[in-house]
Order: sequence, then structure tokens, then C-alpha cells
Amino acid sequence: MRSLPTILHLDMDAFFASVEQASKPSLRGKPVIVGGLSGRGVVATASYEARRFGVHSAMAMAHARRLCPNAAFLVPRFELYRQVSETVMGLLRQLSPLVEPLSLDEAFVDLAAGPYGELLEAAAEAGTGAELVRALAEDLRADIHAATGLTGSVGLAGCKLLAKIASEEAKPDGLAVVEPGSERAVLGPMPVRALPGVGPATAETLRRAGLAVVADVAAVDQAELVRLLGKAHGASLHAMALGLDDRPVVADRDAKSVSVEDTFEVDLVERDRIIREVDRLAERCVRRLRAAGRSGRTVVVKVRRFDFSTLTRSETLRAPTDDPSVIAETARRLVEQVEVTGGVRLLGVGVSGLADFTQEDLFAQAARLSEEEADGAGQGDLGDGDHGDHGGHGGSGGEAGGTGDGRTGGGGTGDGGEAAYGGPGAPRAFHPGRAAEPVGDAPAARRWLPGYDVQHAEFGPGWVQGSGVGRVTVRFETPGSAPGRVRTFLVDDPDLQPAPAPPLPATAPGHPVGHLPG
DNA sequence: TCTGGGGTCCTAGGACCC
DNA sequence: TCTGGGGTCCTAGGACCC
Repeated sequence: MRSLPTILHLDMDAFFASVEQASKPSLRGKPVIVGGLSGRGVVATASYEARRFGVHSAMAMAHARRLCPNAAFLVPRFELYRQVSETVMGLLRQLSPLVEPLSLDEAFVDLAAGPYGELLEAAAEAGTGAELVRALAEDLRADIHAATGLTGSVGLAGCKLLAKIASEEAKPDGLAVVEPGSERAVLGPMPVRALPGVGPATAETLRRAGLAVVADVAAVDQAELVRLLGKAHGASLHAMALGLDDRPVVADRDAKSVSVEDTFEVDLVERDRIIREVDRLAERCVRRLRAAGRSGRTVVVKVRRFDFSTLTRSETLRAPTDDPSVIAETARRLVEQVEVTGGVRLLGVGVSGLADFTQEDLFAQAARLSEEEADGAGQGDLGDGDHGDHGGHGGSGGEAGGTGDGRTGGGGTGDGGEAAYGGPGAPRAFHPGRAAEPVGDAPAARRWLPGYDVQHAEFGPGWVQGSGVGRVTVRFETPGSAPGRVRTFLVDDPDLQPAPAPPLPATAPGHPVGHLPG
């Protein structure tokens, strides 16, 4: 455990909603709710103004509309959020190379590993370490605000656990420090739900055992917690309750899986339609896999049925692949094993067991494998040629990534998939001005998504406030402008076009008031 | 108009191997 | 008449996080 609170946790305040407010002047100070706007959508982020009405993340959008009917309801614009996030992460990297992003709006930073590390050590000896850490964090918050117009909350502590808890305490727009040594005192009175990893189920188990606050958990034997919660969870909860946490900040963590899923506006009942959707999902999944330069060995299909019961089916291939037809065929085969009577609410396709292989590497590997086979080595694990059993991993040798299953219809690992997918020109999942799939099959007639940017030939840049009955309402304003006026157009008005999001303005040029000595 | 989408980690049982 | 014991891989499901 560190003697100075040099682990920093940054959590941006109401991130998606705040980005929308920063880019849309008329929404500043008003309730803003970002999330899925369809009948089955949920709230991703609510602005603090909306939270006062009881709206919060993960709530059904329909519920949010009832609680706060006058809010602005917007569809998320992930590309913009990613840009803003990159700006913020860049500022964090100026403090240390050890930056561990947890999501677009959250990250740990190890200050001791950065350029201020030595200064911090010296300050620690002089007894001014805590002061210096605080000054660094306040400068960071000011820099973030200057660069993005957004506020973030910062927690500082000697470990990740307390840094994260501190940033939560600091919200919104605040800074909190947990001095090393005071961990148990800080944690003790908190409800167990404050600990990361303690959700509804764990909290209920603990409550039944009479454990309500962290101090209660700290007073219990580790063996007792292991009995209640299992080995890993029990042990980690025991350590956390005592304020013990030596997890390092880790930069550049590789993704372990890639997946896509869609919830349908109306449950799917036709098998053909279900298969088609699985194909589309597999296509999207592969696009993402390839964009990341990865391939995977295990294909997973997820089905959520009409009654919300959710199941997964997976199959592990003989070798990693990023071949669209192999992944689609496998996904299709898997979904065919699932009982879907009554309707399907959600479908998902994912790939795990990721490797840094591209298709070219796989061809090389395949060549190597067949050489080995020719040599008579490694025969033991190759199949018996009977492909009737689904539990098996495909019997036949041959091409890498092939499933060895007679149902593989179109091309196995052939080169046909290369052209059909991939490429930088591949269509994007979300296109401004297009209907969000998957309500229909082909992209529907132009639908204007609330929140998206547009350009009008006469009135200039603005954003879609709403649309319906053949009309679209646009507010003409930009991040740097005064709040703008609203005008209404026909949805197919040729003067109105989708536009890219304008960047957020920096609120102040140069560096703000410095907190740092020197 | 209940309950998104993208992830991570853990558990448990069976297969299989030594 | 006795079936041990550990390790790894695979599959399915569940809790949890943002």
C-alpha cells in the first residue's frame, strides 16, 4: 500500500448527457436524457437536471418519459463521445503513461509512474505530498473543462478501490482524497453496495447473513464469506472490506471478446427472419473483429426469448478465424439448436478466444498444419470423420477455420468473403439520418434521429429535435453559438442533409489558473 | 410500453489426459 | 468391490460494470 494517494480515478459527470449539453446550447441547464428511444429502449445517461425527476441509467425509457416528459430525449452519438473521450484520455496520459480506461468516461491513472513521480516522492518526504497530489488533480479537472467544457470528478487514494469510491463521493464536479491509512474508517459505514462487484444478488445474500455495511463484512471471517459467495468473490470481498487492494493500474488491456446484439421492437417469430438477423449480426461482428485486427476461435450466439429468458450457445473452432462465412455459418448452426417458440426478443453474435491473427496468418498456419499432418505428427486429436455429433469440434482436417461440418455451405475459408466484407468502405452500423436498425430489414426511408446533426441549405447547421408525421423539427445552433431557433421541415426536404458533429469548443484558451508550484 | 448494448470475471460439470 | 487425483479445455449460465 502506498504512503501517498497517487492512484487517481477520473469519472466524467453524466458524460453522454453533458456532451450533448455542451454541443447544444439550448439544452444547458435543462433535463437531457440519452438512450434508446424505441419502445424497448433504456436510459444510458440522464443529466443532473433529469435526475432530480428520478430518472437514472438503465431505467426503461418509457418510465423516464413519464417521470420527466419535458426532457430532451436524444439518441447516443458514440462517435462524438469517443472523440471527446480521446481528448480527456490524452490529458490523463500527460500525467502518466499508466492510464487504464474503464469505459469512455472513466479511467485510473498511476501518478507515481509518471513525470511527477519523483516530485511526488520528494514532496512526500517534505510532508507536502498530499498537497501536490491535490494540486495535480485540480489542474487536471481545470484542463478537462478547458478542453471540452465538461466537468469530471476525481478520486485520489493509495489503491484503486478507494480512488474509485472517492470519485463517486466527489460527484458531481468534485475532488475527494482518501489518505492512506484511513481506508477502513472511510469504508466502514458505507453500505455493502458501495463496493464494486457487489450488485443486487450479492447484497441480498449479505443482507440475509445480517451484513449491511462494509464494517459488518470486515468483521466476518473470510471462510464465512467464501462459504456464502464462493471462493473468488468471497476472498476479494473480504480483502476489499478491509481496504486491502494491491491491483496495479494496467494500460493497454487487450479485448477478450467482440460481440453485437439487437433487441427487436417486436419479437421475431419466423425462423427465416431469425436466421437472416443472425447473418446480419455475424456480418457486423466480423466487421468489428477485423477492424480490430483480430480473429477468434469461439463463436457465441445469444438468444433472449419473449419471456426474457436468455441463453447462449457456443462452438469452438479448431483455429481462430475472421472469415465471415465461417462465423456466419457457425452462428446460424448454433441458433438452429435453440427452441424459439413464443418469439425472440434479442439476438446476439459474438466471438471470443481472440488472437492477433489476420486471415493471412491463418493461411500460413494452415500450410504449416498440413505439413505436420503429412509428417504424421499430431494425428491423435484429428477427427474420425463422423460429423453427426455437435459436441465435437469438427472432424475433418483441411483448411484452418473450416468447421469440418457438411453444412458449411459457401466457401469455408475461401477467398470469397474477403471482398464481400471488410474494407474501410464497409457500411457503418449507424448513419445519421437513417433509421436505427433493426426495426425493418433494409434501411427505412430517411428517418431523423433526435440529437443528430444536420445542415440546411439556407439556415445552416443545427440538430434534429424531433420528427414524426412526415415532419422534422430542427434547432439551428452550434456548440459555440447562442441558443438557437426551431424550424420544421418535411422529412424529405432536399435542403436538409445529415452532417457530422461539430467539435466541442474549448472554454478557455491556454492553461487555466495554475495550482502547481513552478 | 418494464427490463439496451458492450464487455469482464467466475462457477460448475463433463470430457479427456496423465 | 474398486474406482484416486489433478490439470486443462469446453460449454452454459450468472453476476456485475458502465
